Amino acid sequence: MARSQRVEARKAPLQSRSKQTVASILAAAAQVFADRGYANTTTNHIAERAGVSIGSLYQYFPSKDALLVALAERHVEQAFAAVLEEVGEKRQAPARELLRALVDALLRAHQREPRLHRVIFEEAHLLDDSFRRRLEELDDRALRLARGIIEERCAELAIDDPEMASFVVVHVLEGITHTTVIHHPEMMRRPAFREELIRLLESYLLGAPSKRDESARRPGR
Amino acid sequence: MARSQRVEARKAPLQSRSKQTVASILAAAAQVFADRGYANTTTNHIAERAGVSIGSLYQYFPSKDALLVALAERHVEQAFAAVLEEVGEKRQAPARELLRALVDALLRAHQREPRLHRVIFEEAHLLDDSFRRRLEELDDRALRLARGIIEERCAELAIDDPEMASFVVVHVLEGITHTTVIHHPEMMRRPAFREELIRLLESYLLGAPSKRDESARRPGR
DNA sequence: CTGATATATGAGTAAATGCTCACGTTCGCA
DNA sequence: TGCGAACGTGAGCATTTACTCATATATCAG
Repeated sequence: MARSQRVEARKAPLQSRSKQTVASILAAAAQVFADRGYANTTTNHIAERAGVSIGSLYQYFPSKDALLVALAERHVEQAFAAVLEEVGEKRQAPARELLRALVDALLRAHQREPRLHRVIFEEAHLLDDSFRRRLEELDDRALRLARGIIEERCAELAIDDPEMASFVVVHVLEGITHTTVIHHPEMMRRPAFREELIRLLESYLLGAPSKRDESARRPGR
Repeated sequence: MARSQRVEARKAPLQSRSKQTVASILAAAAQVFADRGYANTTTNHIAERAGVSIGSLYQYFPSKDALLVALAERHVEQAFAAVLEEVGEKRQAPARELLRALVDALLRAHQREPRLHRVIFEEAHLLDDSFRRRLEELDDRALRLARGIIEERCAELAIDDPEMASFVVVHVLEGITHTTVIHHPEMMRRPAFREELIRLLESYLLGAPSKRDESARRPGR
């Protein structure tokens, strides 16, 4: 009925022994969740795989939810940071290059732990509010970042509503990436897929199609 | 641990009395699932809302899953049929018109029962295999339909890989529609959103941007 | 009217599993 | 060497809830 409320760690590991325990538990949780899905995973199972007792597990993670939240937080934080860094580096680069870096970083981030990623987002709706709010916050930051970039470059873009355009760009990328990771993981590895996403956004944002080998015809701006 | 296996109706309603009972149960289930989410809904709750006893519910639906599957089947069947019909009607129309009809139909289909839609797709991964296979089958049909249309018109399109293009079109639409229904439902009602999706696909497929009022400048190809 | 069948009831049960807690062990430190 | 705190243990409890079944009532055919 009610979702479990406790999500913060109950106790912080101080000695190196317990740090190792916590690390084992997290690693085991990542494996078991990815292997069996959230519903089919029991906390006893995770403890067993980690080689610790169920009691130790509950000393550091007050609930089953907390385990997935901890993994999820780490996962999305890493992914977002990776994308931010790539985009930051190319912030001043030509639009095509920036776009390419963005798509690249996104696809790479989603390829790191695809099975865990799947579980996290399949169960995201039943994780605690604070995590859901964190996701929304990241979404907002992504939207503002996209909007900022689009506004900076509105002269060279075929866009007249930056708010709408950033919504479309962010959620098209997010949406197709999730769907593809979860339902067509083999597609993630195909370079042609990456190229096609870039082409999609290029033609939308720049207004000019970049049919193969035409990219030299009208370089930059 | 194990997912419940029984999903087919246990008994078919014969008399009109029981048909009414089944209808009440389905209506109540749709309401309660939409209101409280899957996990927070109990079968007793549904029976109560339907005004029937829990025993009656289990006479026609062998499990809680079966209820959501029944609703989900009806929902996706209706939505897919609606889109198919619209697209079928415009199959010979100009590409722009066809595209517009497609996006329109999709958005309309997703606006019918957005809260139920959300629950269905949040829980889809834990519904029984036969339903998941049904979803995959619909996905396949959508892909083949898109590919067929793209191949028919490849002369007027800026596409050289119809398989990849149909993948991108289908899953971009699916992805952003789901994300938007679930996380930004207010956006679904904004006409500008629909227009922007059409613009996105137009520039991708037709290669020519249709900035406002420029559509007459460079008609066709 | 009368048996047969379909339908309705809801208190109770069974099973699953997240989690506790009383007790044992190891570590840091003086 | 000893003490207190951190850490580890796992049998079993408490709770939740999907689901059953013995019993009662309604419908219908003949």
